[in-house]
Amino acid sequence: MKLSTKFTMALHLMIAVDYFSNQKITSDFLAGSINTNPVVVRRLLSQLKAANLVEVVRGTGGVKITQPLDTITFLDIYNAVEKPELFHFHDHPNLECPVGSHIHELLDQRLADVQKAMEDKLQTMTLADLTTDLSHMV
Amino acid sequence: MKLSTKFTMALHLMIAVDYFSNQKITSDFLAGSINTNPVVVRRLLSQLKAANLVEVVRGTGGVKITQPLDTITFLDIYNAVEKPELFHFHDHPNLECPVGSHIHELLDQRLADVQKAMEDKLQTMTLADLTTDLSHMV
DNA sequence: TTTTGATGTAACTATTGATGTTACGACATA
DNA sequence: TATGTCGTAACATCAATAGTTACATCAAAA
Repeated sequence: MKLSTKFTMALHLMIAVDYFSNQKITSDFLAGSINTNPVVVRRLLSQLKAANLVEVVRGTGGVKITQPLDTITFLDIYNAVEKPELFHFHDHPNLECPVGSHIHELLDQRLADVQKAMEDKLQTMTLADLTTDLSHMV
Repeated sequence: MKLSTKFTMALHLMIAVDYFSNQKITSDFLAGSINTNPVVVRRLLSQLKAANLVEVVRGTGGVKITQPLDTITFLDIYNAVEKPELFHFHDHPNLECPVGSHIHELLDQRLADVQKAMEDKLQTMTLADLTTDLSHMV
């Protein structure tokens, strides 16, 4: 099973908000760039707002990024829109079985370490890296 | 969105196959340890078999691991049962938009690097690590 | 040869989460 | 007050997982 598209959509959103920061940015406008429904955008913005990454102006519309781009990492975006646990344990191992009764003890820390490796890598990448690259492309 | 439980179930399977290797191991027996349906086990074994990690004896039953435990990594198990791509890109970014038209160029390599970091970590862990730990627990 | 017990797999159901959509109240400004 | 926007509920749709039943196939023992 793959992760959801929320992470890449959220990254797309943030880049677009920065790129078009000289104009007023509405959820309709952003939906046009991602090619999705404005409500999907609003839900993502709502999560990014809860993570203190953006401010959304109610009523008149408009989105602003609240922190310097080089301090916003991929991990910040990821955590804002995805579940905290990457791996999904099967629910009811048989505790009567010597393997089933120790399976969590065997795996939990290792799975956490793998997730940590992914998170560490996500943390090395910032939105500033993207906007720098983009400025050389357009 | 979390990954599926197939990965942890597959790890559970492999450990159990090793732990009970002195007896004949059926999908019914393994299903009892994981607490799931035998068909779920057979489907997982089928994928592990396709990855050359186990042999399953048809007709009379029985499962054997085909390689030394210290050469079978978490990554081998992961690749046997999960999709090759971890991240899931949103389908149709607007190519008329300067952000939409460059979003893949901006993200593809970076997402691949993150996945690589996860895979590298998965590759440092082997089934032998688990059986060694388990032998100290029971 | 027949019986037994197992695998392989198709087909179906149920559940979950993501994604898309409509609708509408709340809000800020002109 | 009118307009355009956000926030969010409600619902529809879709895809994948996970579970289940059923049955053909197979290998070995009786």
